[in-house]
Amino acid sequence: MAKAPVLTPQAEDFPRWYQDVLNKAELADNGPVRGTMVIRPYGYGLWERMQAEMDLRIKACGAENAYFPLFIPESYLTREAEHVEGFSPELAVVTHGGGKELEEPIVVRPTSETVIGEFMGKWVQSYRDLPLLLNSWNNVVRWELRPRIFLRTTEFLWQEGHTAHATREDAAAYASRILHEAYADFMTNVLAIPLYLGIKPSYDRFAGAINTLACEAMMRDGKALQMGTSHELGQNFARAFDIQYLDDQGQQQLCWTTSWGSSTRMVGGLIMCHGDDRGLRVPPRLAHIQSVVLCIRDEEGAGEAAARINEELVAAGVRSRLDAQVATPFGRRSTDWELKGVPVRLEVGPRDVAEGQAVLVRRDTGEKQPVPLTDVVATVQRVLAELQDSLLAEATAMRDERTADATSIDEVLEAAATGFARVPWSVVAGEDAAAELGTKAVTVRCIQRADGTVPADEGEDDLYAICGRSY
RNA sequence: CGGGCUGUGGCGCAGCUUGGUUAGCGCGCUUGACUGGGGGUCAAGAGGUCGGGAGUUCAAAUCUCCCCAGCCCGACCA
Repeated sequence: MAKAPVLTPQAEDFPRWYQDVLNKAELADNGPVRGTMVIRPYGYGLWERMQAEMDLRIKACGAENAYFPLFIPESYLTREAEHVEGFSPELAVVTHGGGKELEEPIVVRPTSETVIGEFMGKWVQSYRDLPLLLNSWNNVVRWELRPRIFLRTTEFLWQEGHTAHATREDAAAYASRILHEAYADFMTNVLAIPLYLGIKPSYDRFAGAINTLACEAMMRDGKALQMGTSHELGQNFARAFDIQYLDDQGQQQLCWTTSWGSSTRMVGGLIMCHGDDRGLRVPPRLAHIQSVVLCIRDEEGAGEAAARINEELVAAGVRSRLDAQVATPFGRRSTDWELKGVPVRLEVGPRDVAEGQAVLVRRDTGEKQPVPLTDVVATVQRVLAELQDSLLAEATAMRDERTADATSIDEVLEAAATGFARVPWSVVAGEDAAAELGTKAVTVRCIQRADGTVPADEGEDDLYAICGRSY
């Protein structure tokens, strides 16, 4: 019985391969409107876990969840000049409501700085109200020219955080705290995706920001994906929305605000970073199904043994599921679970029951090992922990191997053809250099210090730019 | 908006260059039997305005013209 090749994640086929994983692993379909997306239950399970883990970290940073409207008066957007300019080409605008043309068009939020700014202005009166730390899980619409499922959909699901602070230093520290303690921690330790952290070049900031911090990850084809951003908005939005406070000297002061976001794009990043030619590989800490107990045939006590093993795993806190669909051939079921990336599979058949064991299969390596029935729970827990670490180690090794040091624009272009280039910032600073890199679709992904930490601004000495092609 | 490409059963494709009986293949689907430790096997079936329109011809999936839709690359971007 020959095994058919399932997927081939080679560079030139990468978009196709990505789409195949999405389809075959039952993650998402394209929506009815171009650029929209339907997330299937399995894909949503992954997203829910991402949301839960991210939400924990955001709350640990002190922010609280709130809810704001989908509709924004067009006039709000126009209050911050750079913000409108940046977003107006991609707005969806509602011109009619209740069967009548509206006096003022309403935009569907592309992001919520403006509405939230409006309410922060009402809520903040005194220095005692600061910092005001808000987060919102919602969906936003940006009419992008080239949508791509999970990575850049017209409508997308994300969290956006918005905070107001008394001083520039507080705001900057908080934007950085979110980048490190929420985003980088989650992406590195849960998604097992290693990151380059840094600031964006000034010409590539969020519309209306005075500084943009970013997490950049490398996908298996060597291209970059921006996994999350955190912005210092200075006093731009505070001025536009009158977010002021009375300080302890009785003086009116303008607040300093931040905003930060991460989206369902992370699901795309997960696929493109950890996927292999058998489908998705989900890191155990993320997986909503960490192990599946696959009953091969319901004979000679195998069905009962499989159910019992599953119960033991669940009781021990493992997110485990029983697959007793014995009417479906074994090969089909094992392949399906592999496509979906379930980290550990336990095969239980009559032969195993006779020998008092189960066969444990690791998704990352495909390695199979017999495990005594008495030892299943402990072994699964150990393997899950190992697998989490080895996915991160593998992704980190790939990224490092494909990140080359460069000293000139030519060297950057050469390195970026297959991965990233790390080059002194002075070599690629400025828009002229950016234009030259752009001829080969290469961009500065982020700017960091020599030791990889995040600089305060691009004027510091001894900075390096991470350059690459991106999604 | 530029540059390329593709439209053929539910899905993926071949056939088109060089027009020729009844348009094929894989997957999926239906029924039955056998199976079952890696997308099983065998048998029997269902399923098609060949994107649309016009033209050339004895004859068009195939050639010509027009239209429509979608995809990819670039510009925009979480």
